[in-house]
Amino acid sequence: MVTIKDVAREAKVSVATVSRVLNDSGPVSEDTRRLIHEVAGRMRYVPHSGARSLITSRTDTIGVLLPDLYGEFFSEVIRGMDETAQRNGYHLLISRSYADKDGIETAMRAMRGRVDGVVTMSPDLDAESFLNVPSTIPIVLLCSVSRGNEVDSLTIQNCRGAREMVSDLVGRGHTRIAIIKGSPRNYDAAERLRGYRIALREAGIVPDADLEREGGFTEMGGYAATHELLALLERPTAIFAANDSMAIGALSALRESGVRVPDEMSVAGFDDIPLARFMDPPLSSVHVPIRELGARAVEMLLYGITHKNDHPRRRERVSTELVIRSSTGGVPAERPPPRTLNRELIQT
Amino acid sequence: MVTIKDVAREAKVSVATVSRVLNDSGPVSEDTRRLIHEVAGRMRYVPHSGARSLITSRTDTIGVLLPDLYGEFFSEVIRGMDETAQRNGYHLLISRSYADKDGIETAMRAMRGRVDGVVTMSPDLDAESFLNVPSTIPIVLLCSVSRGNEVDSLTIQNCRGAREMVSDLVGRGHTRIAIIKGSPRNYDAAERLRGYRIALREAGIVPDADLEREGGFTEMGGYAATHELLALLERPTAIFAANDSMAIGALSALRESGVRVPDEMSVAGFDDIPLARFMDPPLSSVHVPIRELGARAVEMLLYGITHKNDHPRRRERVSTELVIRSSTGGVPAERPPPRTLNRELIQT
DNA sequence: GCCCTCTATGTAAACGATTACATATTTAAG
DNA sequence: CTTAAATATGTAATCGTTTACATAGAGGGC
Repeated sequence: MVTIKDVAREAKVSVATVSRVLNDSGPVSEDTRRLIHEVAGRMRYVPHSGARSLITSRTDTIGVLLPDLYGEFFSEVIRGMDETAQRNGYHLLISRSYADKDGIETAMRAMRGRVDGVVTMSPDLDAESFLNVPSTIPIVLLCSVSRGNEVDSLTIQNCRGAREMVSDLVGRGHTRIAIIKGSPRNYDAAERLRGYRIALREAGIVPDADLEREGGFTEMGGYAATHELLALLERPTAIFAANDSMAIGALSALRESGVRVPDEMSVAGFDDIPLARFMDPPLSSVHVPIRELGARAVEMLLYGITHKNDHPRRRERVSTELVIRSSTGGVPAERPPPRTLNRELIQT
Repeated sequence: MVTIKDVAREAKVSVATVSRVLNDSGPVSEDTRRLIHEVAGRMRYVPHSGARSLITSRTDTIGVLLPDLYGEFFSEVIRGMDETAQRNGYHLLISRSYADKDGIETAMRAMRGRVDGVVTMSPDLDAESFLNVPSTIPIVLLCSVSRGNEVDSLTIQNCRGAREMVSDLVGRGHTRIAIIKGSPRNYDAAERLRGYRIALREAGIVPDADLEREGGFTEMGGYAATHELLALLERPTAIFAANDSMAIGALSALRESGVRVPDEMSVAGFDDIPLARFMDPPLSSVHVPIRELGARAVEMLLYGITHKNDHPRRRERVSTELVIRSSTGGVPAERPPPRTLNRELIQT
């Protein structure tokens, strides 16, 4: 491998001069500058990043810690991060970790010394105690609970978004609105559930535990939860899924059971992944600017890095937007006769 | 930051001994070993990876170069890579790049010195000349054309998979089978198209240029292409989309036009992303083990790394599997009357 | 007691960059 | 013409590891 010494020898200058040219630091005559650029290019010289980071104690790399994250959300968030990172001359070191405290701690250790800062996405509520602790290295918490003022954090307007969607359903006349929740230990899931409940309360509707089902943020989970809801004596007239994957699973289950959407059942999701508009029917959802979420997280981290982690901590929230397509509609005109029938049958 | 010297001082030994303990190299008495582990742990010592890589000339990092890749394919492939990398003590440095020659070259340069090897996914056919060149650093080409024997490569059994799917459609009686292609400059797309044509030829069906539409691998592209196909005088009875995203777009377009699937039109995709089974109707597709694809690519790369890139090059191919769900069926019983009608109308 | 072989440990030289400081050269000011 | 300031370049210390080599003590066989 060709080193800075080789370049210096070839150009008949000292290594210091080469370094100055390549980093634009200190004064160098125009002639030598050109010469060195030419030689370095010809020899395909690339500085050894390890050596550089040893002396400068910077790595030009930012770490990204992600939980087991599926589907489009994952790719979009990374895309946003990579764009911003690259634009600022940074690389992305990505690592999946278990969502729990230990997993994050291990992954964090493995990254120490390799990165200038870390964006951590650990929606697991149990990790809170560990996360909200001051760190020597800049950290941005993404979509994670953060109560203290020790760490920068960026979250989605989960609660407000959910509340708006559910209120919209209420506005269409629905009163029996079910939710397919995510894991109770998941931050986003918890916030979306909170928004759902607030909206109901605002409308004077008493929450019904039967209408709150868990779907684990997967299509399969949404599918199963929907079948449970359909088996209820008093079916809901609308289903709010805490993310689009579960909403898609719900649509699939409803179709299977011959329940028409939105005529007999409204369905809404959360995230507004690109696919949402291509569902049958096109899915109403709460739009989240996923890519910007990633981009902004990196921006915040870079700010922390350039200020040597000695800056007032920020807590930001990206806003969501209601997107009504055709999967949500009014409440079914007449109460479906089978319901009473069922009840009688069972009570017999 | 605490260095190896600090640990040595604290444990009252030399840095060499500390290094030996931490790397399990050379003989150390059991007592000192325990002592040093205890001290290092207590002081939260983490070796400086830059310094280490300077002397060992290894980085324990592998680079991943990806084109603008959307959706679930992206996340799954990365997941597979990360799993295998972590299991072998490696990190993942991920970078998106433009698919063209220049983009890859730039990204490759930026990674040099930071990684021990690179997995490059550059399906762009134009990049071939650049890619199939011997490199000092181990490289695995993923889903990219590779003609020479200079580089390891791993691809999907595109042609065979496509051929099987189209043959299956033929077996169901279809003769007018359309394809929604990807970009003509994309390797996977080209191979799938080839498989489609081979299957037709095998069945004695003459290819019809009207039935080959381009969809750019996106939902929107599939949607648009399908509308074009529906506008044809002689509609196809089946559509084979070169990936699932386009198939989903196709389903959406068909629904919009009131064409029932599979009664009036069969639709098949490629990739078998997790979502496919939740479509309406559940999508027949060619299953690709995406995660394994990523895992295997990393395995091949690690082999190259441990053998100092001095090993016989391999060209591997992961096999696909036909998954028939309910979006593909027999050919419509009677020729739909409107078709003749249309023709007469226009010929008038 | 002598010599050889092990085992345990320490010393110091790399690795490839950056940069403070020193030095040489040029330019400008008086 | 002298001298100060500015410019261009070189020298060498430094960053935190690993590791070849040196050293020292402990056993063992004779």
